[in-house]
Amino acid sequence: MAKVMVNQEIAKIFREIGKILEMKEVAFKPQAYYRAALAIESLQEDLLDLWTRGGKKALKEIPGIGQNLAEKIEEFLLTGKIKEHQLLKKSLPVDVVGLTQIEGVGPKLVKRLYKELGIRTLQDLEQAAKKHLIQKLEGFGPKKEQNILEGIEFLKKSKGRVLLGEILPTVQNIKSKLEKLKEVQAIEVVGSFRRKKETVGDVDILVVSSNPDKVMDFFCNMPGVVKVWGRGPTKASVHLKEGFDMDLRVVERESYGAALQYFTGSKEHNIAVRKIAISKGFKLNEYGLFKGKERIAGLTEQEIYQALGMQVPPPEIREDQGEIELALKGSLPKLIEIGDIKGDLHVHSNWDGGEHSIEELAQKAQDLGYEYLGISDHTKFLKIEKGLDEKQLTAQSEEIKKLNLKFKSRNLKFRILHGCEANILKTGAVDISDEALAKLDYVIAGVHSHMNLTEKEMTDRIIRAMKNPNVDIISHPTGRLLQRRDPYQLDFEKILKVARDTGTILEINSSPQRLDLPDRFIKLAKAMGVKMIINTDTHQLHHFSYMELGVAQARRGWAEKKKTLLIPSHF
DNA sequence: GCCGTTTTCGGCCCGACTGTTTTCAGTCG
Repeated sequence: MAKVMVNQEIAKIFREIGKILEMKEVAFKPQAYYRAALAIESLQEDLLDLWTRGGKKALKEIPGIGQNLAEKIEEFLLTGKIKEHQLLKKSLPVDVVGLTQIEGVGPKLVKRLYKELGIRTLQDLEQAAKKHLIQKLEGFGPKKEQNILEGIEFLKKSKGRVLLGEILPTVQNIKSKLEKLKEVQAIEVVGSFRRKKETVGDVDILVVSSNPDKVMDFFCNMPGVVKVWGRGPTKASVHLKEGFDMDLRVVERESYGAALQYFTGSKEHNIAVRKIAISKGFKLNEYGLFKGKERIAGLTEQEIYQALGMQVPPPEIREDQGEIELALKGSLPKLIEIGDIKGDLHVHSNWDGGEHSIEELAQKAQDLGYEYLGISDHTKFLKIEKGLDEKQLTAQSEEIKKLNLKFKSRNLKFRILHGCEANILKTGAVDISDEALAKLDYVIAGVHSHMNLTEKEMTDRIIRAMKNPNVDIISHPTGRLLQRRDPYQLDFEKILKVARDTGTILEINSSPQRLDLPDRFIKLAKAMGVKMIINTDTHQLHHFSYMELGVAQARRGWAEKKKTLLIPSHF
């Protein structure tokens, strides 16, 4: 992980340079810097490695990096800084990245605030706004000042993004309410929500309506709306009590597909698609695909991509990370779907202090149409979770046997598998005897302690666990907790190589706070032929529904049912 | 600053909304 940090640092600097250049009203360069920052962030390889291997020439192979930026990267790798960046910062010593996080504040505004009021930081701005200094500036007014204050509050409270899993129920609820209005002919949630990113900035809803005004009224007055940011004839924007923003857009029927395509994004995907449109003599916007003034597609997404000679990429992979080229060739992968899932192997019962009996969990699994359920309670090291020892595992095994006999006598095509989630101790040993593990149907092992080891220690620790012949699956492999904890320091490529060689399966943990593996690691694992499995880590019955998030996560990592994922069935 | 089956120069995605104006710049997605 430490390795990738260099890439993030350089990306951050490029982004800041872009912002400062925007403040200076330099044309086009900012976009070039932003594009380079994005490319560097999504790079699989460490820039230092790349440069060591191939020098500036290799750096220039990265799309968006030319002579000039390659030199700047080289300068950073050699000296730890970029001179031009420091000069720019000196000329405008302002926290432009922080300030522009506020809704409605961009680089131009930051520049004026600095020149006229000496504002450099978020704190400066908050104080100035509270003293009503902002509204006295020419071209500003009380509303702008109020919006800035509210924007700062929101920023403090939410840190910008919310977890997909946390807002999912609210969004689905609002969607179904809107759907029921007779004025609504079509509706879809778009943006990063439709692409199923693990965190979402704000939620965009798209609607076709016979009476936009009525729908806007309903939307802006829904219970749960605490602030209306703005409302026009085709767009309204509100802040919800759950702590995130929601935008509603109304479009004409004949533009619905174009709007779907446009507002689903990502921005990078759209830019690439629009360039294809231009190269074929079309113009693409949110209203349709046009040849001159004639609209030749727009009713459906399918129609638009088809007119461009492309397959429709699933929303989850619209990131301009290779899907464009494959869609043009007609060879997009067939991604895993929720219907492919036959069971769940990471589920905790009341044996380790969870909420539900094995029988209750089995019933729920059958209701979901699963063919199997794996019980994987914690083992003894995790005393706080009432981890099971060898003796308790044997007793649990008896109970599971009884239940399975019952299912068999009823001719059910369903079976409980007996596993556990053992702890990988600091040394890499697991906390329960090999004899006990060998008796189980399968074994998950995971790190639940000593998370701050060095990269080498942590990598060696997990590798040792993977080499244990009883260990089948590694749970939540990077250990990240979204918005709370960074991944462990890990040499992940090394982990992947050992996983491939030992046949160890890596878990895609569906828990909303984890979604671990991250998408780019899923893609990497797929490329290396490492097996993965999607589990929910269920502790309560409703957690089973997290499978939807796990599948979405897998799809964003391009996982296919065949080749990449382990989907056991018919035991 | 990048990039090239129109180009090594001259383009670079494009439209809506807000706040303040009274025709528009800035911001956003």
